[in-house]
Order: sequence, then structure tokens, then C-alpha cells
Amino acid sequence: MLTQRRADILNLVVDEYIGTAAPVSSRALVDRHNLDVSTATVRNELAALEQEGYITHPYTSAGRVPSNTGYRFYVEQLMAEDPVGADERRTIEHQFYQVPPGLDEWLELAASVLAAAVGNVAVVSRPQRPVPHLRQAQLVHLRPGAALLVAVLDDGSVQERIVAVPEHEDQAELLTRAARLNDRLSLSDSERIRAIASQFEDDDDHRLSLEIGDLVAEGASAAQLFIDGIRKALEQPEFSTTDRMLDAVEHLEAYELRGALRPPQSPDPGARVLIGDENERSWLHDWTMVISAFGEPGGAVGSVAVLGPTRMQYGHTIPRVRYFARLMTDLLHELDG
Amino acid sequence: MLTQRRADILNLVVDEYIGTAAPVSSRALVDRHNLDVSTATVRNELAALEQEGYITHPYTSAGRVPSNTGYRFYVEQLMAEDPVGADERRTIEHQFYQVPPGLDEWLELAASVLAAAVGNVAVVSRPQRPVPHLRQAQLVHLRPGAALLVAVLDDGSVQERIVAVPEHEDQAELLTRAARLNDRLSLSDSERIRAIASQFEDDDDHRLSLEIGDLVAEGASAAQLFIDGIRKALEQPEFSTTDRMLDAVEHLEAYELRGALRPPQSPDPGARVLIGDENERSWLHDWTMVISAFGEPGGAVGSVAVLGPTRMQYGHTIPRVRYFARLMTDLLHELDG
DNA sequence: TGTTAGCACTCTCCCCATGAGAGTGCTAAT
DNA sequence: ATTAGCACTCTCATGGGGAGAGTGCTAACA
Repeated sequence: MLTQRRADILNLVVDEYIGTAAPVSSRALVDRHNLDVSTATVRNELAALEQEGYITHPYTSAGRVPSNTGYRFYVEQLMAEDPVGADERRTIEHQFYQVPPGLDEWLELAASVLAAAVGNVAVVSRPQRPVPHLRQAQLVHLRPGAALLVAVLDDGSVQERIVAVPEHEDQAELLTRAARLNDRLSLSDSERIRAIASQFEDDDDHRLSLEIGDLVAEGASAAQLFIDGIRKALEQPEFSTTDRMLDAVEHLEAYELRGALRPPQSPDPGARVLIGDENERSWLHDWTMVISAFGEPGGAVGSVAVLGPTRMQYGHTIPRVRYFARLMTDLLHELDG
Repeated sequence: MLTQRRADILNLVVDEYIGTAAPVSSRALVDRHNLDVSTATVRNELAALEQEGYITHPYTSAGRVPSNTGYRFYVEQLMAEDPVGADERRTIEHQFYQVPPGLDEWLELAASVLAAAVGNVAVVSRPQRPVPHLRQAQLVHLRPGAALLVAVLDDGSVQERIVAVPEHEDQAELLTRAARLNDRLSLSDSERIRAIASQFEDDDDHRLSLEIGDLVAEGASAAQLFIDGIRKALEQPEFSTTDRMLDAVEHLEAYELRGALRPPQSPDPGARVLIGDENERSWLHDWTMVISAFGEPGGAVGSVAVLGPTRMQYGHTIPRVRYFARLMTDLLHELDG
């Protein structure tokens, strides 16, 4: 366990480093926070903190830089949170009421506003149920023999696919067919739908049921993502060389991020912080991800996340991620009436 | 008009510069293409070409670099096209048959394969009609008083929105209502729908018609884009400084690209080439865009485009953009049966 | 008149030495 | 336990110098 003074110094080191992105010297600590000890004493403490693994040296005689362990300790014990003030809340919420109400619009706006608030990449995923159920299927006649199958799921997402239908059936007949299918399949998940499919005597009903089952299953896998703030994040000194920037650009795409966000099972009131290699994906080993879930337990659940260098304004970012998750939960409620 | 020899030399300069990204010297031209004149003669010709604006000097004594005028002349008169060979065709087309048939899948694959083929950014837009018409609308009951309005347009796109419905109506009643609306609105464009809306006596029918009109109008504005190859493009020496790379990253997003691609009115058999400031958008002044349209005249039309530095392998890129546009047209046919 | 050899001149780019500056670690004194 | 002092280390910015690449010009040549 750290002595009080060491903890205080560690706190200052992390704060300072987060602010300046430059290794922190004993002199800087003493001068800028009028400690009543000398630089030599601070140096001794710094050496001790390094011994215990909370900070490191980039080279022999530069200042100190927090290690991942240091950040972890900072986040758990030291950090002063910078809460979202009433004014800030108002400004943010105001923006949501200026946009036509709609889930996608709000999710996109959330990513954009959050990114601006924390100066890093923000990612918001469209909420979905872990196991979506069919609400209604529809067949839209395209031409003889082909129709667009549209499935609306209970998390509000819409999946579509072109399917074959009997040559002679027109839109009216397709409506009857869709009604028949809905009667049997509505409110079932993909497993159930596939099971029921085999009970249809009509070959086409059977085949279409399987297609519907596929669509419902697809709805579970591909959450739509809203991403913003890439440019801002890349401006930070961590990406001052083109190769680092290239690596970042390569991974900051929906496809990769979807994997990193992995659908949450239920909303949680706090925010998880994954520092460096605490994240499984190796491309994130120089990144920190602050992530929270929103939505109703048992209902559709989405994620709000911020990605940035491990040198991140934790005290600022974490409350904001938490706040946005709560805000999205509230907005979701509003949509549900 | 350029003398034959000057044109030949310009051709070599552009070829060489495209290949090496380094200013081209008189020595390089003579050595690598065993010209039967001396470097001094070549230098005279280069000076003349510079006089006429086809090439420039980065500084007094470096080699020559093509100007935009030079590229333009090259593309129109000099360039040797590198046609898409039978093998290459086979390899590419094979990939499309390995993927489950579906418009979105194919568009995404096209962006990816094209990007790989030309080593630059590829953008493919989902085809849409200039003035889309409603094919069918559907109301999916969500909870008392609210439903998901789903509109399928005649270019196959699906738009959705949550709308208010009378409190007491259940799914069955919504079906009847939707049928009634479809009867009147189906096959109309947004203008027409709005006009018809006012003819409904029922207030809710009126309001819902307007909502449907909105959805159809939205379908015209926001073409979905498939983008790939950013990383590859950014690896080129044109983006060797972080600020240039940042600028590129900032603009290579769906939002910006949508503007640059502007929906084509009809497919054209060739490919347009916009070099540097031939493109209106100022952020593209260091870029070249090769763009072609695909689809049916009078039907849904999309774009295939490649974006890269003005120093681009035109002879390689242009035939491939043309080829992919044709390929997408064919695949579209296939989907239409 | 077009072509060429020769040469001075220009500009970049890499290398390296240099020195200032920042910061530490250690020792000895308090 | 703290501190002053100091030697030592490492980075980074600066600038000089030289090699190299390439041009433009001139004068000779076919």
C-alpha cells in the first residue's frame, strides 16, 4: 500500500502528464503545486513509485511517465472527477431537442457531442436485444417471382432481403401470405422461427420462414455504430508520426470497433475503464476505452464508449460517458412513450 | 500543339513520375528509355514543356513534375491503358459469386476489391432513383399510440420512422389502415404523395401520408456509401506528413464523400476524370477522382469512384473503374431477375 | 538549325559535431 | 527523514559542411 504522500505525488504526476503530455520532473511538481518538500525528496518518492511499478522513465534522465498500473491506481483511488455541471447538461440536452426525434438521429448526435466534449473518439452503438424477436414480416412485390422481405424486430431494427416467391403471386396474395407467416412467427426468436418453419406444409411458407429466421439472426449480430471525433483524437501527440496515425486510422473503422465494443448484456450504471492491455485486442494496447451501456435491463441495450490514448483526461471523460449513457437511456424511454 | 517528340517526352515524364513519386530528371529519361538524343536535348524539350505549362519545377534544380494540365493532356492523349485482362476479370467476378447474393454485400465487396486493385480509396454508392416512388408502406405496432412506419421505395431502399397512431388501434387495424394508404399512395413520388395527403378526410390518414411523403423524400437524399482503401491510399508519399494525413482523414468520411459524388442522373459508359481543381470541392484540389455511373437509364443509378493523389496510375485505374461500373450494372440486372 | 559536350551554379539532404538544457541519482551534511 | 550539491546522462535544436543530383547556359559541331 502506498503512503499518503506517495499517493499524492502519484496523483500529481498523472494529472501533470495528462495535461502536458511531457514527462514530469521533480522540479515541475514542487514548483507548480507548492509542495513543502524539496525536489530531492520528491525524487526519492518518485524513485520509490517507480520501484513499485506505478511510473516509468522513457530514458535515464527524463521526467516520469505513468505506467498502466499507475493509471489504474489513479482511476480507482486518486482521480478527482469533473462532474457534468448543470449548464453543460442543459447545453447538451438542448441539442437533442433541436433535432427531429428519432433513434438514429440521436445516436449520431450523441457520438458527435460526446466526441467534442472529451476530445477523443466517441462510439455509440444502436441498442439491440441480445436475442431479438420478430415483430412483423412483410413481403413487397418487386416483380413476378421476387419480393423484398422486410422484417421488423422487437428492438426496432429493420432487416431486409430479396427472396423468391411463387411466380404468379401478386402483391395482394403476398399480403395474405405475409399475414399467415406473421400469425405463426410473430414474437419468436430465430431459433423458434426455424423450428416452426418445418411445421409449414406449404413449401414456400417453409422456405420463407427460414429466410425470416436468418434475418432475425442477422439482427443480433450487426449493431450499427456511430463514430465521431477521429480527427480530434489523431491530433494528439501520441499520433505525431505517420505510422502511428496509419495504424490508428486502420483500426478506427466500424468493423473493428464492433468487435471491441462487444454487445453488452445489460446496462450498467457505471462506466468500465479498460487501460492499455487490459483490453484483449492487441491494437488497443496503447489505448484506453471508457465504456458504458444504456437501455432497459431485459430490453434493447447499446453502448456508449470513448477511445483515446492511455494518457486521457479520465476525470473528465468518465463522468461524461456515464452521463451520456444515462441520457440515452432517458431518450430511449421517451421514444417508447 | 505539341510536337511528337515533346508529347513522347511528356508521356515519359508522367509515367516516370507516377511510378517513382520523385521529380524526373533528363538523365533518368534518357537512361531508362534509351532515347537516341542527349540529356541536353531532353533538357531543352523539358524547358519548352515547362514553358507551355505541362510540367513544373519544385525548385530550381530538381527534376520535372507534371502539372494538372500535364496530367489532363496525358489522360486524354498519351496514356497507355492497362486493360482488365481475362484472368483478372475471372478472379474478381469469382469473388462476387462466393458471397451470398445481395445488393449491399456486392456493393461493399466492390469497394473492397476495387480499392485493392487500384491501391487507392474506392467509393461505391447504393443506386437510387433521382425521384424515388413509394412501393409500399407498412405500419408495425409498437405500443398503444405508436407504430414503426416502414416505407419500401422502388429503388429497393427501405426507410423507417416512429410515428403516432390512434391509441386504440391494434396491429390488425393498422394493417387495414396501411392497406388503405397503399391503395392511394403506392407508386407515387413524394410530391404526389403530399398532394394526395390533403384529400384524406381522416386526420390520421392525412398525417401519416405526410410522414410517408417525408420518408420517400429522404430516400432521395441519402445514398448509402461503401468506402474502402483509406489506409492504402494514406501510405503514399503524398501523405507523408501528419497534417496532410489529418486533412485527408477528416474528409474521407461518408458525409463529405456523398457531396463529392453527387448522384448521377444516368449511367454513362465511360469514366469521368477530375484532376485537382477540376473538382469543385476545394479539399479535393490535390486529389484526382475517377468516377463512373452504373445502373439502368431511367432506373436506379449509383456511382463507382476512385480517389487518390493527382499522381495516380491513370492507365490502370480508369479501365478498372469503367469495368466495375459495368460489372455492377450486370449484377444489378441479375438481382432484377 | 538542331544537337551536343562541358561546366558553373543551385538547391536539397544527410551527417555530425556541438552545446545548451533539463533532469536524475547519489552522497554527504543537516 | 530531509536536503543541498554536484556529477552524470540523455535529448534536442542548431548549424556547418560536403556530397549529390540536376539544371541552364554557352559554345562548338553536324
